[in-house]
Amino acid sequence: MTTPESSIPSNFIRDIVAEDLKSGKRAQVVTRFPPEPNGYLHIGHAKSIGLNFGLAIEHHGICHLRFDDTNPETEDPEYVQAIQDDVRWLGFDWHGKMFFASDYFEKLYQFAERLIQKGRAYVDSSSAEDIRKRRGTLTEPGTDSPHRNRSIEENLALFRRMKAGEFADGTHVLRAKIDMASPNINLRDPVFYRIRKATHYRTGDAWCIYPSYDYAHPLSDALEGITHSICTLEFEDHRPLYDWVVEQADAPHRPRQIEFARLNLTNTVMSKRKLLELVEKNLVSGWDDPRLPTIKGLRRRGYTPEAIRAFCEAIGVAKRDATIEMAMLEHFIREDLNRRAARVMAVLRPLKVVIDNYPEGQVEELDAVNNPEDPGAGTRKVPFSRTIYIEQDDFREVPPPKFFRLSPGKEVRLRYAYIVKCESVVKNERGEAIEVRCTYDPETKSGGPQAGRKVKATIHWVSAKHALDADVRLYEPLLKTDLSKVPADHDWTLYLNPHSLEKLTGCKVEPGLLKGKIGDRYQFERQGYYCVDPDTAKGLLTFNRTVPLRDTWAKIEKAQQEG
RNA sequence: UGGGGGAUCGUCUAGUGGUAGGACGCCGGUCUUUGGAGCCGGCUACCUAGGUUCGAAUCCUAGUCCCCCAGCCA
Repeated sequence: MTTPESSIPSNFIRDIVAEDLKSGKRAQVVTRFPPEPNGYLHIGHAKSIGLNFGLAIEHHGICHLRFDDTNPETEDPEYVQAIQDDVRWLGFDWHGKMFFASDYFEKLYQFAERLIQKGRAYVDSSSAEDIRKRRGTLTEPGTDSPHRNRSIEENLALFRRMKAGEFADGTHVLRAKIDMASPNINLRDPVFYRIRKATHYRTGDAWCIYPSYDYAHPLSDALEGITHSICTLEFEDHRPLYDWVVEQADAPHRPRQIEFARLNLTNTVMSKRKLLELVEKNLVSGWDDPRLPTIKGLRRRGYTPEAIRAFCEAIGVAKRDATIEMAMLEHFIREDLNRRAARVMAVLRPLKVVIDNYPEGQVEELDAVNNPEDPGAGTRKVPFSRTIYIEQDDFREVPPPKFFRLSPGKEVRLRYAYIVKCESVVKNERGEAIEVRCTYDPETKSGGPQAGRKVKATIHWVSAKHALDADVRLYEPLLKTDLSKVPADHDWTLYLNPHSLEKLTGCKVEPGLLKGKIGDRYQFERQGYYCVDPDTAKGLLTFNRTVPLRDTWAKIEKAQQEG
């Protein structure tokens, strides 16, 4: 599946980049994907990764992977590793250009001294509380700090002592000297350095002062020669500050910041805070819980990188806030898996069927097509015998209108096998069907003389004595509502869908699945796409439902119920 | 309220003065040994009100609504 570059829809950022190249403003394209290693990547990041790496690929440039690790208190090497894995799994290559903001700490420090020397930064010894009070409000200007006019010498001395570890956390900060009355709050002398006597996962205890995002990010970009620094909308009013930092620090290079709208999906959560909350409160099984929109979750769920990339291209890039329907994501995984997933028969909720006129003890090996979309995938043998399992849903003692499957006196085709007719139903004391008695027509075997006889439905089945037991996990949306409609003071976890995970046991699958390896993806015919879960290693074949097949009957049934 | 952004089918997204297009979704048909896939057809969209113009989603004016910003987080 190679999508020609030209078929990817254009967007305003691609246009800007192309124009910068055409006008000669830029000689090449250097972008970057700058995650903070304090959480796992999710599909929203995939959109950004696709954009940044895609731009680089399109123009034969390069996209750096840079860890924005300027906050020692939240970052962890576990995340650094996971992020690299995910970016690679998505199919992107940073060609050795992996960087860390923490590697720039010394240079960043030198730039800060320069700022002080130029009179553009000062040490403020106010408390965090006082700084907040003097910042003003959205409608009122802030007021100058009493330390704002310290001499350059005093600032430099103080800053050096901050660095030397002479002061306690929170006692001093380095601030830009811009304009406390600016209508843009980000320009009211933003904090560039704070004291944090914390051990950084990479620099250890070498530093006790750490740069803030607003200071470190533009300079990291400049240091790396980034041409287009792409970020999300909430940084739009940081752009004047970004430009200020690059200019005042006399940085060797001027990147251009461009903002786009982040991805939102219906019925799920995308914020790091909420994802972390789900994991920490054990509301999900971990970062790779298949219900999560994390890359690791989607991967375990059975999503392919190709489908995720195709989705990210299809949704486009713009500046308006947007929430994409989950159905869109599901479309792309179905489209991909339809082409590549091998078909197998699996009965999730088994109902025993005995074919009375089929010889006891006889077993036939029937030919089954592995993938009708891919003739090269070949065929396989599937065992058939007198006792089989079919899906409970495929039998109704009292069939509703338009129900074409098995019911007393009616015929259906067993896929790749025979046409069978329901003769009687065996029920338990509660009146539930526990077994169905059928007869078969030997002439109707696939490939046989009456194979062409038309019946209204074909259902899947597995031979009882050959079937393998399996667990199957079905997933539904994580959330019942869209959180945008939930008041901020409500506990959002109350809106979690209690049925987001359904575990089925005692499922019966065809014997060929014994060779299924963890991660293998299949289409369970007539049902959906499933993949082998890592828990299979514990001894029992376990599947995750990636996405169900589109189901016309379910719609008919729903419509009938709604009258 | 100050500042920064944004409003086009149900949901995304094109279009930048000349027939409002595409994708998802939905509805119908066709085909089918997957009620899958495919194929064919259809679906009350330019935030509002004025204005400029032969002609406006695009330009102008005035509104309305939505999002972001008052961390020593990113």
